[in-house]
Amino acid sequence: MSNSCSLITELLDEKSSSLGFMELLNTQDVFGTSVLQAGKPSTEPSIHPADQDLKPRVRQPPEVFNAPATPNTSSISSESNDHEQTKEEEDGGGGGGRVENQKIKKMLKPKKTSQKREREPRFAFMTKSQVEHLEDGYRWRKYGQKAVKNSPFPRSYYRCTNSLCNVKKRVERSSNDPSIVVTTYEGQHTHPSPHLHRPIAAIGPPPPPYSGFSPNCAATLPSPPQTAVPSHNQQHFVNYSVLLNSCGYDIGSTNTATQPRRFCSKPSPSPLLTDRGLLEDVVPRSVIKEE
DNA sequence: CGCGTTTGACCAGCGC
DNA sequence: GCGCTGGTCAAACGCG
Repeated sequence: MSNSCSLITELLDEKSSSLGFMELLNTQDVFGTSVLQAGKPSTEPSIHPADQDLKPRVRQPPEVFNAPATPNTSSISSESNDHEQTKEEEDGGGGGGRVENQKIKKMLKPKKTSQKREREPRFAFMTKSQVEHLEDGYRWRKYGQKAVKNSPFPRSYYRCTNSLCNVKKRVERSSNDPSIVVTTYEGQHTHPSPHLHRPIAAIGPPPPPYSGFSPNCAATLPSPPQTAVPSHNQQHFVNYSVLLNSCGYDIGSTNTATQPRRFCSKPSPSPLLTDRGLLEDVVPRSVIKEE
């Protein structure tokens, strides 16, 4: 329904701006969505209120936010470039007695407080959706929730369920516009999307590269650029999300990966979805037939 | 039983 | 130094 999502992301490090992502932006331009320029000062007034939660913590310059294009398809993104040196290093073998273990470790091995906690590149998306946790093809496990200052809505913290993947994401609603969900991804997946192991990936022609991104897909990409994950896979899923989205279904929930999915009972009359081929491209035919 | 969520506590960084 | 806030941990709990 109100799921007009959009993505805008930017790469703060202009030099490292990956083509794919920039192309994404360009693609958006194609369908009327203004492309936000990277590097805009975060003081941009048009930034959605939700950014307030993102902005304040601008500890490092790299964090920049874009102004939303439209109220409906606004999105932002941010990124901090440096690679994080998380506490992962305390591999030691975290067995039981974690609390004590941690304390002991901290005492014995004080954190490198000297160096600021560096983070993975972050990408924020503002999505107009009724569901907070947008399906993006990966499985997430919620590991925390915090009340957000100046916002009645809590912020949820998710982590990729893949133990080898350190991608995280935060999900929160805009305090001013509850219909807008701000999703911030941090890090990059080091594995393919679980969904893509399903037959779905084998259906339809191979998806085009980023450059050939389907217009009606580019507007919704609740996932940051992938490095290890084949981009076409991501796109594939994006299509999927868009379709569901356009069909008027929630495009995801916390457990969408494990919960039964719903599909359009009938091919949506939506102009964006008249292309049945595209639908088949991302939705298993068997599923479609079922309906 | 395995997996995911909830929730309170804890910690680190930042601003005053 | 202190308080605030964001971020994370992990035990408890719920669900299929």
